[in-house]
Amino acid sequence: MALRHAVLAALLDGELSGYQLAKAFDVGVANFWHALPQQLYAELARLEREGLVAGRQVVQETRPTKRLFHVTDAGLAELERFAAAASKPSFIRDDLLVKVQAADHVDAGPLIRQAEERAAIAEAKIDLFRRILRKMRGGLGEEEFLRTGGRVGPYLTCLRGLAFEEGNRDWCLRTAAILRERSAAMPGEGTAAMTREATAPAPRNPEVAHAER
Amino acid sequence: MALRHAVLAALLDGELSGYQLAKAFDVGVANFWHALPQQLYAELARLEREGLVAGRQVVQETRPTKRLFHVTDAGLAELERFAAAASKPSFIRDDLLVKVQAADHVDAGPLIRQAEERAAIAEAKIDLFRRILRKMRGGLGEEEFLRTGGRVGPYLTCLRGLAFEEGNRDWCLRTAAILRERSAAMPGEGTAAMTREATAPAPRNPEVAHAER
DNA sequence: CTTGACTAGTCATATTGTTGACTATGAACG
DNA sequence: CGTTCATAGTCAACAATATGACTAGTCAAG
Repeated sequence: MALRHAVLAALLDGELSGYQLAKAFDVGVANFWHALPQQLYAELARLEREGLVAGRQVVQETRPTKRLFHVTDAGLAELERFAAAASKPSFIRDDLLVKVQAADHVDAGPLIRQAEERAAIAEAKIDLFRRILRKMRGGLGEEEFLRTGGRVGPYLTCLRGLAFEEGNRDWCLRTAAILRERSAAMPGEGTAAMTREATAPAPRNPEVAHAER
Repeated sequence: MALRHAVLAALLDGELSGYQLAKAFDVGVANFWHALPQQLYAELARLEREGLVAGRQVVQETRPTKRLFHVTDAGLAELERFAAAASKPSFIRDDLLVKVQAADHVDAGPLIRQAEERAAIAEAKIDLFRRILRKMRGGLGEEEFLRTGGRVGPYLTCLRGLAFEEGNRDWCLRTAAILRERSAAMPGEGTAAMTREATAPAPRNPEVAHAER
């Protein structure tokens, strides 16, 4: 149940419409949570029913009418409660890692391409995050901003996003380089066998074993 | 639908029982995916029905009978297909980040405690990953192992896990230090106001606005 | 003068993931 | 002699996320 809190946290600095929220949560700029528009609209509706956010209609001349939401006192109290409760550990969950885990048994070509693609995406996010950070801290140096600036929360989460994407980029490039080097060194690899075993699933005596470990 | 592929990838180096799988996917050792036992048993059952894995009963004298699963040729083909398909981007999704995003509006005490706790957990995982990596590469140096060793897939994913946890630890410590310093500098902070605005939600003219941005 | 992109939002359904309880057996702790 | 721990697994219910389709208006380019 952290999406609701992520929404509350995102609404803390300034009112946003569902649509604006959706963009913030969708484009990788979501450095602390991710969600699709549908989820956000639904969550905003729930939050409003429970009185944790309130919306006000804004009629626009040129564009469709929108509703800007802000956090109520009850919403702030709920966030406070959430912040004091225990956090569940965070996990990595990544398609590409699953594929690389299987790298010794599948064709390396697509993996190399995907890793490099991913590195480029990470690079773009790194640039974006750096720009955002520069903007947030204004003229100040980072240390100074973190000591004396207002609203450091978003800055800190953006720093985490930056570090994450740097880690991503570095790992992707390293992985691509290694897989490339290896598939050049042993061209018959991939789904096929190396010098030793590979297709034989195991010593496989068909029934009954004991002495596990 | 990546859980099934994560299971297949995990079963590639050696047969495992559902129970063993569950432990591998549960304890942070799951550096490429995470899942609870129930999901894994269910997924194994599905995979077996579809012929992507096959199990064999192993009767043990001292412990309950178990079933060891291995990937079939069809399973390998499915993995191959998966590896060649596009990966969806990976997102950060972390309770603690949500809380830090709200750091300027909630009590910093619990955040500091949680960040330090998290740093300690990350440190433990770092140790674990380093041990696992050392074991995997045997006597070889890292570069040599990655060039010439067998099964580098698990090594690479473990490297990602290591880097992730290092990033986690560093960020948590930095965040804790900064929040600590700030709450020492301005003791009245948290849910309350700083010198400037904070409780006032916005300039808030009650109805109708135009010229957005 | 139509196609496509952007703003703004909704609905229904499917897939995934989480929680909690429950069955068994043997081993070790004290 | 009873409790707890570890292995090995299952079931049902629920919460959270994701997918896909759809409305409706504005603007700009081709």
